[in-house]
Amino acid sequence: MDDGSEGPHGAGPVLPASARTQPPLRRQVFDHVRAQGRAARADVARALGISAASVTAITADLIGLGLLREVEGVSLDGREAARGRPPVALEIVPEGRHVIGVKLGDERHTAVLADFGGRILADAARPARPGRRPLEELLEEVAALVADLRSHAPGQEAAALGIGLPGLVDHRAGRVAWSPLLDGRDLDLRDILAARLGSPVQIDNDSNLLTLAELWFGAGRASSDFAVVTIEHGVGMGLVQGGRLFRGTRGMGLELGHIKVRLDGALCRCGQRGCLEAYLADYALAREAATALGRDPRQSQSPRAMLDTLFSEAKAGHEPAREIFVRAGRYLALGLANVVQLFDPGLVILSGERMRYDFLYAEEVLAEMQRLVLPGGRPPVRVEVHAWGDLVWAQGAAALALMAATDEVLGA
Amino acid sequence: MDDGSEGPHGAGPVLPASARTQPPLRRQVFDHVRAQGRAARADVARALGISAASVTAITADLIGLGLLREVEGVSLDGREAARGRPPVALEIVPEGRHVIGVKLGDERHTAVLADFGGRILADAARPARPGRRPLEELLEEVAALVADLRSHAPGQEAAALGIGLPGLVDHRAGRVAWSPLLDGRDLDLRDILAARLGSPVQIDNDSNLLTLAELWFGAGRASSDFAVVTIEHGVGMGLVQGGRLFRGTRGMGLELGHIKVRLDGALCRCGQRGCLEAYLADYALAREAATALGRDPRQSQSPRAMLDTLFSEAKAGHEPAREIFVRAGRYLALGLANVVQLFDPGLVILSGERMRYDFLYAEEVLAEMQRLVLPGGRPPVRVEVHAWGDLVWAQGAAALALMAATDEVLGA
DNA sequence: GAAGATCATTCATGAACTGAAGATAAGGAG
DNA sequence: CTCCTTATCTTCAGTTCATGAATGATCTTC
Repeated sequence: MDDGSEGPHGAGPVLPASARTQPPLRRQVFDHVRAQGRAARADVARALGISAASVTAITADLIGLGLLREVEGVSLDGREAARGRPPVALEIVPEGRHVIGVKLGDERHTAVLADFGGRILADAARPARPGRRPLEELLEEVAALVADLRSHAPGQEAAALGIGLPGLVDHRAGRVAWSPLLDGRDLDLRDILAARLGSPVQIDNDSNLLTLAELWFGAGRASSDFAVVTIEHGVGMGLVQGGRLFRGTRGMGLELGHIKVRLDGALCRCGQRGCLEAYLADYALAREAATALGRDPRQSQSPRAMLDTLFSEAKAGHEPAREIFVRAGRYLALGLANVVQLFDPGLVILSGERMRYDFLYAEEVLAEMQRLVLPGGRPPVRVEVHAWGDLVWAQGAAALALMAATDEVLGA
Repeated sequence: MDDGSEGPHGAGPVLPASARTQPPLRRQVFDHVRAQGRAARADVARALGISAASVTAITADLIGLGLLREVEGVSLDGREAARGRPPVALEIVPEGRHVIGVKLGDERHTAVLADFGGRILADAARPARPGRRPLEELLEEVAALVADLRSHAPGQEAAALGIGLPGLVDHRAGRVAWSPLLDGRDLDLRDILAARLGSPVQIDNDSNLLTLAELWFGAGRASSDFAVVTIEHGVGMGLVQGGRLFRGTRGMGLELGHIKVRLDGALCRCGQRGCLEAYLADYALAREAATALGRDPRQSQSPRAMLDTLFSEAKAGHEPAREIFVRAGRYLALGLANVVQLFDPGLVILSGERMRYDFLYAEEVLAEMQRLVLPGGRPPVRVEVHAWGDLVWAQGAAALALMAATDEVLGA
């Protein structure tokens, strides 16, 4: 440590340039109106702590640009019978820009077309095959999906595309370090896709997609600090802090599925032992199912079918089957407790498509999680289970694209 | 999830007001000069991306306020033989303000007096007894320590005090939820101390103190993203992201010592089982030492002496003793791997006073940690061991006070 | 219909920052 | 030594951005 014994020493953090700029007020006004859906000028002024005069000027500008518009004869909700001059609601001009969000998955790919206000206009889906494939093949699949979507809503050019996929994705660099869908490593997928599709592209990890979906369309409306945990093929998480998505300091991180919960523990598909995923994910349950159900492992069903069988057996009281879910539940409690211990979010959202195995989300699991957390004089963490549909992920991808498109129009 | 099927729906995060303001330029200039130790106006302009004209105006202002001054006849380093007009170095006027940083500990309390530039002018220490005590007693101890310091450097009024202590501390609220040094719970220690000492006070968790010390005086000079892990009585950590200290979303969090690394594992002093601390901290090693060394547990030495014995035995080749350190090392590797997996820092610093048991920091431990981390196409995380002295914690507390004092003079 | 309330606009003003031009202080070439 | 080049620093007028105060608009209430 510099003890200052000689020469000029310097003290205090060296902030990177990115931490020193704030979005221009025009951008803040626009974002606020979009976040609220509709807002009067006076609301904006109060919410952003700026003068009414500024709001008038800025909104006039945005209206002139065709990005905002006044809404006739609409009463803003959450307001008592007005006493004075009625407010004039403003809203985003939805046709200002359109964006496409794409989620690439193990079983299917989905996509949505959204307007500039974040409303979903159309969606599309294509079955996909699990496993890794050459880059070219995946590009074809994305192009076909986007073409489907464009045929549903003709004449809408997408100002930006957001694309999410499982694996290790560096959003900032636009690179996929590794994905269960892709052959190869360290692919510059963002630029390759942008060249192929002719639109700006943003890519991200699928857990971040789901978290963005919550931030833009779900829990984020009420809370600006929360964690999202998903359990599917793998175990993922995302974190929102102060209304912003937390990305690891090097653009990755939050690999909850691969935190170690036991020395020399169960084998994970990543090749290591003791990962949380190895006790919780689809394949982890499925490989125990054969033993528990006394099946011949050689003539195995698909993992999915196996799990369904296991689940119904457990429901019916089959003890070994039940035990599998109980243990998985305890590990889930442990993983959630670790998340709370480290990030201290006010709210934890359990989300994802596979909410069927509700053993995992039983009262006892959540109770055990609370027991595993130091009390610390704060209210216990809230836990919500969000069993959204398939399209949510693509909506999160659309949010990614919306951010990029808005950056482009109004500056970061 | 809002599917936008009716009415205005709204999309996008609702940012809290705190996320929307940036520090005024005067503050940025001041902070930059302090961070650099010395800097010419032209350097500041380049670094902050503002015009030279602004820097001249702002520095003239700050010089007028007595906060900055020009340094005569000093060549700035990192610059070749000058071609043009030589730059004029600026520096913080150290006498502008003085602050005191205090670290309260199990065995002793330490304190430093620092000038406004962050240079340490004096220090003081007092032995302390471990264990919890009434609030009044701790207040007395702090007051006595501060009095010692003031007597060393008379005539220096402290513009702010930073105080750190172990336990669950909510910096923002200024409240101590629980501390191993204090009877009771949920004490508004910040305000109580401020009233008692007659100066503004900031309080924080001691792990954050150490992290701040690194940020202000150590690793932060070169890196704006890193994690700090300490192993002492407990296991703590701190995180810096983009040059800013990460505090959990509710002001706590980062309780690395109490993440669970094993279901139904070893008993932790927090009363739960399977905490990382229960495999790594002083007391965890000490309680196995008695068994390993074949001592009668009833006539036990102090934990500290016990550990020293254990360590020398292990060094001498005593296998059970060695085994204790080996296992602790493996758990350390696991804990570090989890930190990397979740936060993805570019640099991990192992710090704290107890770096003696170097078994824990052996090559093998760090190698095992790297093995436990998903590769992910990024360079492996760097690990540094910083065996700073006792005063570092108090320096971190001084940094806390410096921030507060600077806020007060120049605005947040 | 007058009073009161709330929202929106206009306009002069002020603060913050900038660009351009010039002043200053060195080294280097002739 | 003089002049040119280079880089730092300063000056100053101008732009941009946001504000406060005054005004107008449009509703409810009495």
